[in-house]
Amino acid sequence: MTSKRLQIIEKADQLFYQQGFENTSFADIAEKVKISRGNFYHHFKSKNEILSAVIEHRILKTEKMLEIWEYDESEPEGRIKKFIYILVMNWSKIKLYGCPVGTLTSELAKLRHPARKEANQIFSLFQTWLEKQFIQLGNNNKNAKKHAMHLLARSQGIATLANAFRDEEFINREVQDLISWFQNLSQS
Amino acid sequence: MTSKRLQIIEKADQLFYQQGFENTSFADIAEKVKISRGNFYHHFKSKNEILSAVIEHRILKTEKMLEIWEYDESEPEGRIKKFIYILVMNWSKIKLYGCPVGTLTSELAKLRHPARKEANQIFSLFQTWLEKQFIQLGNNNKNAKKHAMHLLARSQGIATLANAFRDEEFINREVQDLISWFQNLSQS
DNA sequence: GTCTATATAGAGATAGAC
DNA sequence: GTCTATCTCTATATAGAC
Repeated sequence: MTSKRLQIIEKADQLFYQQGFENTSFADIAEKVKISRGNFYHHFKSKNEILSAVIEHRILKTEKMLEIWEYDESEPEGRIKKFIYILVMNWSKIKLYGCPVGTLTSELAKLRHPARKEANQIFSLFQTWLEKQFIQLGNNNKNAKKHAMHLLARSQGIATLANAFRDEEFINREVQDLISWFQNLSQS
Repeated sequence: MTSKRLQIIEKADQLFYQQGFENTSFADIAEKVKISRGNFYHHFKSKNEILSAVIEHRILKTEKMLEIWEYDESEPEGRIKKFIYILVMNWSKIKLYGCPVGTLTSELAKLRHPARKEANQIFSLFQTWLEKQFIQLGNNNKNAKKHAMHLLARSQGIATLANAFRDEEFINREVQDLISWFQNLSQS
């Protein structure tokens, strides 16, 4: 992978998140990467190919991040809390653009875009990883999946409302509430 | 308001929900309403005017629906449960297109669209209405708002994940969980 | 590998006949 | 009030020179 190709992917990734996939044109990306529109097609055959590359790139970034979380936190408690706190860590971006995973999958679902299944894989990555942590906490497979899905859903909802209302107090309160939920789970 | 104008609004409303605002063209709407593209501009000056009309229409529909809920259910308990159960009632649409409120506000936020504030009003309608119900249940203003926002966020998250995973068992389980949360609230 | 020039399609929007 | 014809702009995509 040449450096130019990676630059295109990273700028496209950012723009798809900030402006939406459909709303982002080659001209937008070209301007950021400082190449001409025509030169694009040397690297990618179509806009959909860029989207696929962006999704693949997000999958790889997510896998790496989850690995680092496992490395940084030796216990599943700390790992799950790290997940919960991304809402607070990424507050400034979330209030402007929502959750990168949720908003992309929603957009691609409406477009009935062929890449929507790839995009859903990012959700599945988080789900599987959280599930694993809940299993390590002593839950059986079924409950672990249930808790993972619940936590994902709560995070998505918080991100959507944080984006609409831009209320920082709300996000902090909901994150605390999630932490309480999680600690009550562990005790029972 | 002529019948044609209302027809345009209702078909546009439906298409914006199913395909997204930006992804829906005049040609798409014209085909559904069975008028020519040119004839549009007799009724609306621009696409943004259609969007504004659609949002206004959604606001009116929502207000009516909330009034009916208040009429049908004499107690706030039943009204809040009615809100929770829309997830189940609208399951077949939600799995395909997500929540009409959340997905529109997310899209308009990314587009930095001038109408995004109007769209957020639909969220506010639900929030204010839920808040009122929680106050009637004996909560103070602050807690009522907190519970209303929490409930909205939970619903949004459930809709987003239902759309991505299309898992009916998940949505039923989460709705039951919301009902339990609500009943525990009332008891305390 | 990068560029300019261009093809092609579709969008929103306008003009004017009926 | 509805139509056809058309304008203009912008998007994706291609061709071919350097």
